[in-house]
Amino acid sequence: MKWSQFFIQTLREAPSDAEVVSHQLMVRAGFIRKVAAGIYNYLPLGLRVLRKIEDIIREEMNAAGATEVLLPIIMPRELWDQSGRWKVYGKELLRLKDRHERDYCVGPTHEEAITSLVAGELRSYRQLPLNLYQIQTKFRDEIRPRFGLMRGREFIMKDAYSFDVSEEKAMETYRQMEKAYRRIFDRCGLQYRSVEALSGAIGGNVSHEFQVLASSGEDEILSCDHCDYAANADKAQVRSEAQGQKTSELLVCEKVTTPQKTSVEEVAQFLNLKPYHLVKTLIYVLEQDQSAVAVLIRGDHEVSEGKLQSLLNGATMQLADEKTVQKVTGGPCGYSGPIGLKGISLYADESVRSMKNFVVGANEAEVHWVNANLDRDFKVERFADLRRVQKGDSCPRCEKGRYQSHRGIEVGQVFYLGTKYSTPMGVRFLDENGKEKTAFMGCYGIGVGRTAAAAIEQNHDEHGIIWPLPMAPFSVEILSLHKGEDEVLREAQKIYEKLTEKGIDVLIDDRNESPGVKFKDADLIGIPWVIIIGAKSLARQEVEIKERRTGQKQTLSVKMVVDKIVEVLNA
RNA sequence: CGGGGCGUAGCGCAGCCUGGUAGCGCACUUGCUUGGGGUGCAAGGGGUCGUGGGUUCAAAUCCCACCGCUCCGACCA
Repeated sequence: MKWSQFFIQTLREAPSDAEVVSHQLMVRAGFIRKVAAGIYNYLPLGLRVLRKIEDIIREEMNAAGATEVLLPIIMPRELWDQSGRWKVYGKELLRLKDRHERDYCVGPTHEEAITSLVAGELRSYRQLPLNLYQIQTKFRDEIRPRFGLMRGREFIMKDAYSFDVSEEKAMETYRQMEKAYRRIFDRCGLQYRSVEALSGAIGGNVSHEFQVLASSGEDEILSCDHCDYAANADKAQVRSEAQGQKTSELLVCEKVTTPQKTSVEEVAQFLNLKPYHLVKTLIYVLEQDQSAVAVLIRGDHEVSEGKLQSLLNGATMQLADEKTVQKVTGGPCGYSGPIGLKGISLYADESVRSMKNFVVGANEAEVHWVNANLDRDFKVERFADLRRVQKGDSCPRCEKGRYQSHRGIEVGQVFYLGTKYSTPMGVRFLDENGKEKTAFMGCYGIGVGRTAAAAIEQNHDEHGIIWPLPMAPFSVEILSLHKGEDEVLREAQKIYEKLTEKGIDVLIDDRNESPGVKFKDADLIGIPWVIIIGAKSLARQEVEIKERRTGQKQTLSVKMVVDKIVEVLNA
């Protein structure tokens, strides 16, 4: 490709709204341009990167036995009513009406569409296993889109959906997909970790995320420093350590005045106790029907909203505001407690189960109960692991390990779904005994644009992007340092043609620009290998090749350069 | 949703406080110049000053409303 024909617009300065390097560099180097918050144009260079990533994904998905389809962007409400997610999904689901006032949504994910398609066609176990995928534009109306392609509203995603005859077979497929994902990200040349994860609004109970390690990552991932357990901080399991019981005897529960003491710290200090003698009561409001739930957790712990979401079957929720707290508990913020709470579900973290004689709010201003006890004073509807683990906490899987914290960019996630969608949407078939069965599903996503962004976060320097070869828009850039129509340009074009004939993606900078401009732009757009052709060296029948990543240059004879490039690209 | 900031040429910004009809750098056009790390010089083109309303002889500038963008926060009771 000739630069002069390719529509590459580079910028000296990054737009002021670009915060993270991948965003700044993608804009500066002319890969993307913003259209609206979280919505971008992909320019030719950007598109080529997306296509490279997509090609790798296609090859590995096909190799793993999946088949490509293309599902609609816009879907009718009925589809989402069948799965129940029209109500559950929340504001991220962009809803719209057609001219007949019928409800539609823009697909944030396609379980409904695929399940409905397969439900209509599946008759026999002979048609299984089935694994269908697509690479499609999705839309999620994020609260706060930012970081360019890393958290856009419109984005390109590869999503795959598998159907199997049994849970065992489905788990086999799941593991196979997990392997395919490893191959994909290995091939992309990224440093990543596969970590255990929650399934959020998608549902299901087994899930792994593929996290590209980068300090700018939005997710916290915790890994054991001793064994190979690693998980998203939202999901990371807890090793229970009972503490805080001075005595097992149940003491008399009584009210105490705690003037102006609303935080755990303040109350603990005031009562001369440790934070772990307290139990916090958090009121959450479900987005779907605005109903409230109360969550109990030990004073020194924090709630994992991800774990809570799993407990609530994927429903999205938010911490209640002051007004709601007042309405639900009868008392102001800071004094909520489980005793006497009526009309709402009461959940508690496992660590509360073993606590005795603890402190809780009394649902009235400036009053707490001391020596509160489970069952005697109030009843918990359900105990669950609801605590957010922190760096330094003990690993639940091995004896010695402690959690280390890293930042990660989630580029892919695999889910085992079971029959969550196949049951309500009627994905059934007859087994070899003629008995009707429901298919077991899995689903598997990869953010294509986000993978590109993550690659830049991990591979750049002060001059620009350093693309890993497999996803680079071009493998080689030829810098022709010519003046006008001279011998340098002609020689550069010859080399360009030879490389192109060999099927190599080559970009030739044939502009009438000064050398400095070309060097700067080459570093910015980050093509892995650069061939530099100038008048002086050409007079000696020599050219230079330079590796973007290391900056190392070597001088070669004009005759050898094509072979050398082929060699380094295959290395 | 709450709070802050911003909205002036394609991009980055100044001008606003103290009203008098818009400027700088980059980019772009033309000419010359230069030619291995964003060459230099000169001459140009380009702006409903986010939108609407108000105050005023006069508004980018002051006031009000709205819209958009952006950052932070989103409550641990």
